[in-house]
Amino acid sequence: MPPTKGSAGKNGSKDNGQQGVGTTLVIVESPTKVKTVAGYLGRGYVVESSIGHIRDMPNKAAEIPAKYKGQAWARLGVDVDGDFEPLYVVNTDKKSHVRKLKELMEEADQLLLATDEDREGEAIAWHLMEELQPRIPVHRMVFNEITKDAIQRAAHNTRELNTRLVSAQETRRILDRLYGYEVSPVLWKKVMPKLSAGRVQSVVTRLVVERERERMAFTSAEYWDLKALFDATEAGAAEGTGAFPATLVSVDGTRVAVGRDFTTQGTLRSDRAVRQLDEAAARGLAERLTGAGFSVRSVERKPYRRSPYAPFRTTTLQQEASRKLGLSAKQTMQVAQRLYENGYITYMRTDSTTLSDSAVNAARSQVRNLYGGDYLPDKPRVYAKKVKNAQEAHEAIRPSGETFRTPSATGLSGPEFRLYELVWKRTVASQMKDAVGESVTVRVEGTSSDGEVAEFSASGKVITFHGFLKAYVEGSDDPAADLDDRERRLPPVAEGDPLKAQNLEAEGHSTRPPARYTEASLVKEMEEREIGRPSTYASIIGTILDRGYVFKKGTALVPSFLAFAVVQLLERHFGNLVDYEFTARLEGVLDAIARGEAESLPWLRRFYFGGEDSEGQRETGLKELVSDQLAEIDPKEISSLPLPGTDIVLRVGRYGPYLDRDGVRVNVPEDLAPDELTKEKAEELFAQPSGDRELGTDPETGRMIVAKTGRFGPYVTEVIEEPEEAAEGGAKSKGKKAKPKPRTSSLLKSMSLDTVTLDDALRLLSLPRVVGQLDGEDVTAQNGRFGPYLKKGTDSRSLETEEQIFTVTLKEAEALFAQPKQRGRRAAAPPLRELGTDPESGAKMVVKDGRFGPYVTDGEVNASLRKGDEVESITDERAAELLAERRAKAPAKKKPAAKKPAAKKTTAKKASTTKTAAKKAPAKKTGTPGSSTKE
DNA sequence: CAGTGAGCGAGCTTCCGCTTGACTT
Repeated sequence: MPPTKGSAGKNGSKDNGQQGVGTTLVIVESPTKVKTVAGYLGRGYVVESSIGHIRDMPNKAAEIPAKYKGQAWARLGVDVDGDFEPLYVVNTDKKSHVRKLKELMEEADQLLLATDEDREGEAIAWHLMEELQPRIPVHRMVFNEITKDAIQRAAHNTRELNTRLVSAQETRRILDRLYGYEVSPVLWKKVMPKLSAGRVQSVVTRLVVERERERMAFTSAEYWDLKALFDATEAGAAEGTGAFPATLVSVDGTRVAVGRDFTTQGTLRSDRAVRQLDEAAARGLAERLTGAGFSVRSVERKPYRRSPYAPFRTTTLQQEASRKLGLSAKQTMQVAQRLYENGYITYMRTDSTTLSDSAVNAARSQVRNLYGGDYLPDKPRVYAKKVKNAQEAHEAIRPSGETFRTPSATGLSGPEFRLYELVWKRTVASQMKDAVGESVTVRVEGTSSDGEVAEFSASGKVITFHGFLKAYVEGSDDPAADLDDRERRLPPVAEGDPLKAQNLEAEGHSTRPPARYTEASLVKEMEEREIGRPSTYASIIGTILDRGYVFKKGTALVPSFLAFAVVQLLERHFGNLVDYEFTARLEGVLDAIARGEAESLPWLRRFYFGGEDSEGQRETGLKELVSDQLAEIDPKEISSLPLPGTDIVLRVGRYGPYLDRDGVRVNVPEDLAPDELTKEKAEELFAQPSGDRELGTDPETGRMIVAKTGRFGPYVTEVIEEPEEAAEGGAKSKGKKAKPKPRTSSLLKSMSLDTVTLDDALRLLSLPRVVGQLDGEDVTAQNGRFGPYLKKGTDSRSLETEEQIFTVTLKEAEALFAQPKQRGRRAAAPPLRELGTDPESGAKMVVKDGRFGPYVTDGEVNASLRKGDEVESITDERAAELLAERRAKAPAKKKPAAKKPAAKKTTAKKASTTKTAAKKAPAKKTGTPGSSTKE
């Protein structure tokens, strides 16, 4: 416990005296810290939080300030041609909060930025400076522990902002934006709209896909062994240890093959001198050993010792909550958040396993009280930091306070109770003694009726002192390993003791492919590979689930075929970006920037525009990859996954995955795991009835008429049999007679797939109907993309109703063609609202309703209303603004003279950009020498 | 993934990391 001096009130006034100022505004990152910190600082301090970041690049077009809208880089939010200057806007949900901070600052004489001491925290502090523009003294306040002493010390030992750390954060942010906002559109164009790519999510998706690929490439091997149950010895029976099981390990001195002796291809590893038993061999041996005498050949004892696990950090908490409580990463974080907010546990987004001194004391006193002094190590246990790039801005996750509440004393219930209990147990256990005991391996030998010497092995474990296991046993992803901490007693036997086999059985096993990731194991993998941060592990998994890259099957994460296509595209065309080392290398660069040993700009330039890497190799920049090289990405090839050993190709279409064999296509169920798509499964899918509804045969042609669902909705078509006799009658019909195209027709709106009749279908298939002749040309009636219409040569007229296709007379048709084409269109709807005149064009503005919703027009330019704009309430100013934006966006294609002021604005802007660019280039002295064009 | 015949206001999707409410169900 830190020493405290004086009362809080006194301290407050003393501080004021020392500082010589009135009020100090302290801004921390999290609102939950405000009260505590304020309490420790006392009077003279006002404490408020930033609630995380307050500014960022614009998320979407609506957030881009109008004055940047016309810029080519506005979409990115980074001026890539202007030294990667980012454009920052206050997040929409933070506007009112920033206003509040500004007001508080007006009242203050000093500002202390007390955000977390890590890369992001330093950046938040810098953004606060930029946004608040303080004219009062500003200092950076940092603390790692929320205790009175630490807080008060921090308030008096401030430092200045570390701009290098800020630069490292900004580099990270810009890279992520460029990656995400440049590569995602490639996926929209080549695979499907609304998909996404990013430094973290794409690599994580690739991990899941690669695991599935391993499973698909895996071939299982079968192997057998024997399981024997040996009778209890007399001594064992007296002690209460019954019969014990043992497994066959060798025959005539040659080890029997087990799972790890096999390759992923199901063959024995060449370097193993083992014998693989098949079923017949195992059963035969079991028979020949029945009734044989056995004896103990050796007893080997080894000391056993196990140390407790480190206190929880975000990933380990998520893993254990998943294994033991069945909570998803997201659920765990939600429950933990509630526990944190209500003061039960410390902060839950951390990569540190460190406990504060007071927490260690609390844990130790609880060990003493609950388990006794025997369980308490002499010295507190210290856990080394496990994560390489841990930023250590927080403590480990533990019960809060200077004395821990036992779970039953909290009054919690449900998942809150169970998660708190988990945290509490783990924290207390981390300060307990090792578990110690003894492990025993007994070898038993017997000779078969054929003289084969079979050796069995049994192992047991006796724990003589439970230590931390009294409080906590970690869960496991592998159920077999779960037993590791459990005891298994063997009867007391000695070398040479005779034993009798009660039972002998042959057991078959097969090797299994690597397991799929679960949320817990994926989070673990992400942490080990340094991909993502504690605050994002759960949301990244949420993203790949949302995008349809991954779906859940029980707790397993299964990649979709879509994920295979996307990963395939990224691997082939953006290989560097999905390299597992990419993020780790980035971290190295960012650290160097933070230490002042590297610069951000050259690095970003090479990433985006390309350049030479450290070995002088030309590296293609991201910009070129997503523009000039875009045409090299063949969407068909990217979405194709050949099924090995067949001529079947799986393709990822806009409507989901399907199989294609020489143009014959069949849907693949969305929830079919890729590793289940075997050759057999594919054949089964092809053989499945297509779900078409047979309506009957056409009396004229004898062909079956079917109703199906297609790309454009329900339709009917005729089935044309393969010309089977083509081969026999080859001489007559030339063999290769082309199969005639089947007639098709969409159902009318009044029909449905379930109720359509053969008559309906025949009527539809008889289209187009020849209505008669006009001007020497056939007039036909039919249904089309835009509804029913009449056609005469190249001229056409729309019909009012679908029924008219069958009823319209030549006379009516003649009348329609006599009228101009526009007649068929609806008369222009009256404006929804009339507005004032547009200051630029001088024309009257009106709001109209269009295909894409309401829009404003001055007769020349049209602009859709945006989210937040209402037809009823939109003002003339807003309407004019929308029109101006629209003009700025699409450079006039037919009316250059029509927009004088706009033109002036654009040229002025352009001139200024070029000027700064020209000014900067020579000053940098980098681009000038022609060194980059080295061959 | 079936196949045809106009001319029309498109605009938006997307990244990673910090943090909580304010919403709805």
